[in-house]
Amino acid sequence: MPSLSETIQSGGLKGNLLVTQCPSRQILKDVTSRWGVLVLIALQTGRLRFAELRRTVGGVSDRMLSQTLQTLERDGFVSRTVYDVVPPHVEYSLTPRGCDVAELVRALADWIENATPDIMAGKAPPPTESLSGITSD
Amino acid sequence: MPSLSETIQSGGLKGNLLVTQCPSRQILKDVTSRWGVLVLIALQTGRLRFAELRRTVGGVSDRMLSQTLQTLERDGFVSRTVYDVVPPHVEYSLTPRGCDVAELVRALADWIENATPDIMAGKAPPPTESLSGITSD
DNA sequence: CGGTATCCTCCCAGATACTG
DNA sequence: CAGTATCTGGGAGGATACCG
Repeated sequence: MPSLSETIQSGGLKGNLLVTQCPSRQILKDVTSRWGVLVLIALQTGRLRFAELRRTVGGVSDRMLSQTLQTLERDGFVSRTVYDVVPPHVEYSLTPRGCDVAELVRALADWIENATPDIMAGKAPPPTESLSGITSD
Repeated sequence: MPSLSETIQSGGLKGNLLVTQCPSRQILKDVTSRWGVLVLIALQTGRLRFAELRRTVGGVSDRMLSQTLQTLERDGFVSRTVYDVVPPHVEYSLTPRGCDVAELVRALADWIENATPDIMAGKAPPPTESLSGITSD
């Protein structure tokens, strides 16, 4: 069997992420972070200011929003535009790269939102009917 | 403008996740968790035993793998099959629901793996824009 | 308004040890 | 082989205060 290192050498690998040292894991972490996902989705609607973003993404704190935005900006997903005016004005928007990844994140989020009712139903056995005597797990 | 509550009422919402109390956030968390993503991807290749899974997903500990599998099983993404034989034998596989979500996760992971070189290379490849009088960091 | 800095807390997750 | 139990450190993340 061609072991992992060989597989990697071959170039066509898809399992790189499964390797501990893979740098993609950090990007994955940034994108799938608690607030990263939600910020990407929020910014899909267009350019937003800091306060708008904070209001849009429910539950996020100033610190976490700032931190998340910095990370996403470093990764080239988000663009930060500062208008040098008396009342500070900053806008955040998705870069082309950000748009791409946001669509994939969005697809996942949409699927989950759609599936959540079913999933929750399964977790909390509804009083549907009698599973007499059957104990799964 | 229709505020958030109205948007939610309208039924066609896509921003439910942006609301703090949305139960989908928990599922999202389960799916996008550090090891959840990798386990889903690993199981796309087929049924795997505990030890195989541990070897496939680089860096995961027994505890984390077990915990992740339990969560994914509770959410109905993973199916656990126990063969009652002398040397214990347990196999994990994706449920239909798990296959669906795994494909989306995989799409995201693939995109990230592909984009990682660019991201790592220059943390600002596509110059966003330079508007006069605007200071973009 | 749009942040940063500091502090503090809690949970994630790793290491270790033990069990059926 | 396939886990679970326990302990513990570090990092995620909240609260507060302050600055341009």
